[in-house]
Amino acid sequence: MDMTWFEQMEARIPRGEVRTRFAPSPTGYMHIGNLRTALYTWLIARHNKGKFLLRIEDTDQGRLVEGAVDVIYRTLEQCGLDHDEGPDVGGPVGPYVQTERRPFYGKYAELLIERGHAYRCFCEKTESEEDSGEFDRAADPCRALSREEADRRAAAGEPFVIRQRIPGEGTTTFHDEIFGDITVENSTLDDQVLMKRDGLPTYNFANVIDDHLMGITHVVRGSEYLSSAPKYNLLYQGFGWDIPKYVHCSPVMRDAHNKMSKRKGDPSFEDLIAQGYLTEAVLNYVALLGWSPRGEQAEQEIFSLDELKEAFEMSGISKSPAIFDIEKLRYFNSEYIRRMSPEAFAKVAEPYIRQAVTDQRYDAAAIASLLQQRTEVLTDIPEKLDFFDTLPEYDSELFIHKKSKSDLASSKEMLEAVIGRFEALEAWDDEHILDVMVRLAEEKGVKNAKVMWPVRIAAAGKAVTPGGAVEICRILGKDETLRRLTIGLEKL
RNA sequence: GGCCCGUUGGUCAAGUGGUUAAGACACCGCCCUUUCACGGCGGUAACAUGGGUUCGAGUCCCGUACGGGUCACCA
Repeated sequence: MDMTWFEQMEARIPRGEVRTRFAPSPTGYMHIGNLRTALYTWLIARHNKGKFLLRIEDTDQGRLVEGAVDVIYRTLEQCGLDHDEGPDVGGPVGPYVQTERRPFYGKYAELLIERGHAYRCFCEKTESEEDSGEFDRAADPCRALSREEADRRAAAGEPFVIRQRIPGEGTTTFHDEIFGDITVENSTLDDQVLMKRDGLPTYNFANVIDDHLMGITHVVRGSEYLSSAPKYNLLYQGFGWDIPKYVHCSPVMRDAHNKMSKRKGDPSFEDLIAQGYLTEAVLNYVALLGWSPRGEQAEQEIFSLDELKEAFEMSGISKSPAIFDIEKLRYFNSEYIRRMSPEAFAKVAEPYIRQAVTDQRYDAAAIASLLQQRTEVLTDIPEKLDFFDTLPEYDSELFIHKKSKSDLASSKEMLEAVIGRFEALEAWDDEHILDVMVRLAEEKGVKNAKVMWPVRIAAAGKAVTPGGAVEICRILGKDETLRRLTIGLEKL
């Protein structure tokens, strides 16, 4: 029972399994880039039958957003990215909220000082070394201070930060799963601050401590951290800890020069959902933005989350940035819509249908079945259906259509005939409605289109409709159809 | 500016020394058709650039250009 505190911390760490973590800052929404990182991180864990943890990085107290953590929970759940450990579900290496881990960091910083890999620096905040272009590490007098001297000044209450002591010479090499081995001169690395004057750790330090103490085996993050990776390595080495595998992902771009950015009006995940995209489609598209399957599946594009879990290899992650293409997302979305069961589609489409079709006589499920093959994004639905509630004003010009060989005279003739036969019709279903028109065409010796074109125009009052004359008449019902055909006839 | 990284059609991308350089989106054309779609068929379009190495280079090496990242007591 005389384990040191450090030994106890080590003893909690699970070994022998892949462990990854998603560590977002609660900003109140989910960036597409973040979502992709979360997805890749989750996939690495699941592909390797490992654990996926959620850690909240909330050290930026100034920017606390109400309910922001809930957005993270909700989004992950909605996407099916379940976590094994986290603030809400607990786990062996908690706490999982960074502000609650505050006491840990100072102890490890002290440990690092003892080992000679860090030192106290009493200098005032460095203001403008960017002018010099190159900082001069040797110029920092605190780096050369003796331990005794530094301890004495600290004890005397002099404020200080703790800096990492980077070796003056030599090189540091680290390995990244995507980029391979990268070597840098130690002389190009700065003695970065580990503990701030206020006693809080910097992000870079907290990450190393937390990732180690949580047993993270694969550190997945954006490529903006690539250049600080050597310093991370030196830190791990300074502690004598195993170095995790690094997986640096290139950013998701809005164009060739800029990252996706909420500020510049690019959509977040929840924006896309609000714009009528399906969660699964977004996830599928985002997975392929910067990753591609190898071998057998090199040509597969549609992946369920389970299939991704199976197919996901880190080696397929791309080194270069990828531009987010909303057109291709639309394609994925339409593909997912078409693959849904009619019932499932009717369910997601109904709210959008009812935005345009408030008349309850018209069956939403019937309308949905017309829509399913021609909808790319759910928000496109209402405008396609505007003619149901009220017949639009339209010009008789609409009856003229070359391909159907329709003109004003023929339309008049067809409508007159159809109205009479529809009135006599007992059953009002596709079969009978179609039969009337096909037979009429036969009798007149004309193509079906010549009959159907004016019927559809009169029924809908617009040239482009979801579904043809038969379906539209059926859904409108006999009375309404006859009323509209009569109005059409009066225009001729 | 120093350091690091990247560069295959408009976009996502396959490709790991020998291919007619895949596939998808978008675009164009044709077919199908009761409009629009769906679907089918076909088409336009790419290895940033200059040098090497090699019998042979998109693939390996060096330079150049262009782009990105980083150089905070922010994350």
